[in-house]
Amino acid sequence: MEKRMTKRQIAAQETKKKIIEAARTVISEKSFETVSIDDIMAEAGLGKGTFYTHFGRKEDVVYELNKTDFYHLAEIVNGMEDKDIMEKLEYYCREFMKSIERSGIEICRQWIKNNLSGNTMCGIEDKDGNAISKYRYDYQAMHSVLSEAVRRGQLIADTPVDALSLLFNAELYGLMTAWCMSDGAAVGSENIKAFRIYILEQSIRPFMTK
Amino acid sequence: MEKRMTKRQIAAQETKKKIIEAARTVISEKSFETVSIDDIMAEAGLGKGTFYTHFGRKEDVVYELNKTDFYHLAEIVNGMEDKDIMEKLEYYCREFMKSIERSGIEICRQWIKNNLSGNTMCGIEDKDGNAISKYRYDYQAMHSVLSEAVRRGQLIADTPVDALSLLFNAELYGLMTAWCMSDGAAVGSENIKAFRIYILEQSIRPFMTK
Amino acid sequence: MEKRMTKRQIAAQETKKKIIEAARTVISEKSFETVSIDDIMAEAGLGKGTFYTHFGRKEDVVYELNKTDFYHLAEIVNGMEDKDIMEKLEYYCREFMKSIERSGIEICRQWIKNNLSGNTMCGIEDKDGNAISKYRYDYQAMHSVLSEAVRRGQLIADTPVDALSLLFNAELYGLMTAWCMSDGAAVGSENIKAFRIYILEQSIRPFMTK
Amino acid sequence: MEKRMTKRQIAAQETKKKIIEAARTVISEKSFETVSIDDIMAEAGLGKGTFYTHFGRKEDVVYELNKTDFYHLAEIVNGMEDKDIMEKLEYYCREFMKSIERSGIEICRQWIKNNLSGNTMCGIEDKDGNAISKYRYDYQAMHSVLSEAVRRGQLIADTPVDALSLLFNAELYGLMTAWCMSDGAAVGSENIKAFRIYILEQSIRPFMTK
DNA sequence: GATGAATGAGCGTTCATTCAT
DNA sequence: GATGAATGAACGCTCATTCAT
Repeated sequence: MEKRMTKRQIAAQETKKKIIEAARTVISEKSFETVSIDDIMAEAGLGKGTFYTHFGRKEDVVYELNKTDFYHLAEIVNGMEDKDIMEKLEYYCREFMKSIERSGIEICRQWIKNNLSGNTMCGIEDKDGNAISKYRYDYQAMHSVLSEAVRRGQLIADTPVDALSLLFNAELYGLMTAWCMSDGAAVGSENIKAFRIYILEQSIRPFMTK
Repeated sequence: MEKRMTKRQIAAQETKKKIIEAARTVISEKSFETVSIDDIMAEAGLGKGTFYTHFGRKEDVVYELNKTDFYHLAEIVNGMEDKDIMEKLEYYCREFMKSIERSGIEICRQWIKNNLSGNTMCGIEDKDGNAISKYRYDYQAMHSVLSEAVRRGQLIADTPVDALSLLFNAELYGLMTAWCMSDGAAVGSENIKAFRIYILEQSIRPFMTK
Repeated sequence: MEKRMTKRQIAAQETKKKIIEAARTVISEKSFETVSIDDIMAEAGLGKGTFYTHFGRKEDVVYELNKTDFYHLAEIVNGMEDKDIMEKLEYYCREFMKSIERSGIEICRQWIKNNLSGNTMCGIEDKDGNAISKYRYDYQAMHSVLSEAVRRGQLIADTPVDALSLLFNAELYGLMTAWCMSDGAAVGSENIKAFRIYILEQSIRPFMTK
Repeated sequence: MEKRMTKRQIAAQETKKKIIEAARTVISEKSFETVSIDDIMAEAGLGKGTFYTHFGRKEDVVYELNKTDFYHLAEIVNGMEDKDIMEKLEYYCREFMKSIERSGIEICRQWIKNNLSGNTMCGIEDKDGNAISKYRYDYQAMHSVLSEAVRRGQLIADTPVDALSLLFNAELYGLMTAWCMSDGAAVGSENIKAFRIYILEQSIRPFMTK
């Protein structure tokens, strides 16, 4: 259907994309509330009025904002046939922290600020087609890793998957927050090693089948 | 030093308190960005201009907001002669979460936002008289609880106090963040029980002297 | 001259008419100031830009707006060979009010608002080919009824036609305005009877030839 | 009560007046819709924001605009002990038109537009304390003049006061409307003379006691 | 110290108008 | 001739901040 687009429609779609990317940039640097349409459109190099050619209200751009690809870490981890649960969990946690650190401490701060309110949707839908928040997404990702391990017999059936998912995910969020609050001193990915040794291994061992 | 205050100064202090409490109320109901000085002062029953007698800028009231609620949890915990380390830790964590929840989810969000930058000082000084951030303060508080346990022989000398302090504190920060991001669904204080059973006990046991 | 139009020109003329009718519709519902080009062209089912193919500026459409057929009440009345002047006047006034009431109170309000400014032309030209306002048109209509009566000898030559035309027409305008302002309570057409008995007859009698 | 105003309150009241007068000026020159807050406040020599210190919305200034000019004409007329009914009526009508013309044609247009809907109250209450529309007020004023004349024996008891009040008042409204629609050509107050001679005298004479 | 009127920069939004297609 | 995306000036309105009282 995109094939039948006229040149003008393609150009318009391009313009819309430009606005979305500009919005992503400036909202990362500041925040939705403190960013103005002027800021977005100046970044996009377009006239202020053009925003309203593509969006009805300021808020509407946010919905589009996160419609981009998430790093499907959970899928990757669950696809690791030959690894045991400890390795999987450590890999997941390490990559989670790395991907955060890659984006830089300032973007991370913005990300936390923007997601602190639960009604900020991440652009991904759950199995029932409902929009979910990034927190919910991350919780479900961790949950799927543990559930998968139960399903594969790596963890016993009685493993408190809900509680552990929440706790492990919270630890990641906490390390991320600590990283920001310590101005980078408490490097998240470096603490993953300690997390594995002192927490992950101790907490998981009671539920391992072998 | 407060003894030598004139009546006028006392009245002014009273006014300032009134403003802080009004700010807490309205910011709890809305959010810092969407609340106006008008809103705060109307709630306080005071004139708009009075705000600027006590605060330089709108943001400054937030600083005071958090200052009020400080709780010398570590001191209380360290003063518990008859408790073992597990009880102390659980008590510390539970009270930490409770005090956060008491202030309300919106204040908590504000608090996180304001402290995400490491140069936000919490108004408390360390032993050397230097201003420290809340994150630093909380880390040191957790650290002092564990150190004290080592000193008293409740934990072995080789206990990785630094790493555990960071990890445990991060868990608390993560639960706090999860609380905000889930719009209150992931109640922090309720998860403290799971934290104790699945994480604290498993992580601490290897270092307990008996 | 319209005979030599190409198909394209005919289609364009059709488009222009469509715009004018759409403008009439939406301006009746709202008002010129509050109606946008978007509103007009959406009603017309045409693209926004097309407006400027046919009109230089927004205001230009108003000129065309009323270039449609008026109810030539005056001509009808003047064609009544067998009626006396009182009957003619009452007929004119009654039909005038009826035609207004037929369009509904809201349209009437819009009509007044739109014509309150004297530069709103009604689309009709006077004998010298000048565009005239609806007020001017109505005044001239009333004037022609009275003049005709003078010409036919129904009224004396010294009848103050100008003054009476203005006064009688003003009464009609006043009843119309009163109808709107009283939310329909002061029904115009019902008051025409009183107008005839208490005003028309008394005012005209001194000038009747018999 | 105005005596107990502080200097600041007086200054504020002065500012409000300045805004109202500036609004009157610029609205007279343009029209309410085409005049901006900027225009008004530039004319007033005040900051734009100050408008909102005194008025909630742009429209609110119009309410004050009309409020200022009210004229208890009926009371004055009814207090004229020594005048006959014709003189009273003419005086009433003439002053009515004059007071309208004093405010300017654009204000008059605004006034008509604003009162075209019957639920616009004029800020005056009737004898029972109910808010009434300007149309109702004017009708009652005319009614009281005629009733008073009946009461004093200047008019016979059978005088159709209701009908005449409505008709005379409508004539005034019609002259007012004609004034606006003719861009000031049909000067209301000048037509009052004709109104007296050709309409008032003829209509009233049958009901005069002598 | 308390006040609230005054302020102007800035907001989100509208819309007449232009112009490449 | 018809189109609709792009534009920017202008709008009504908000609000943190100032300051004379």
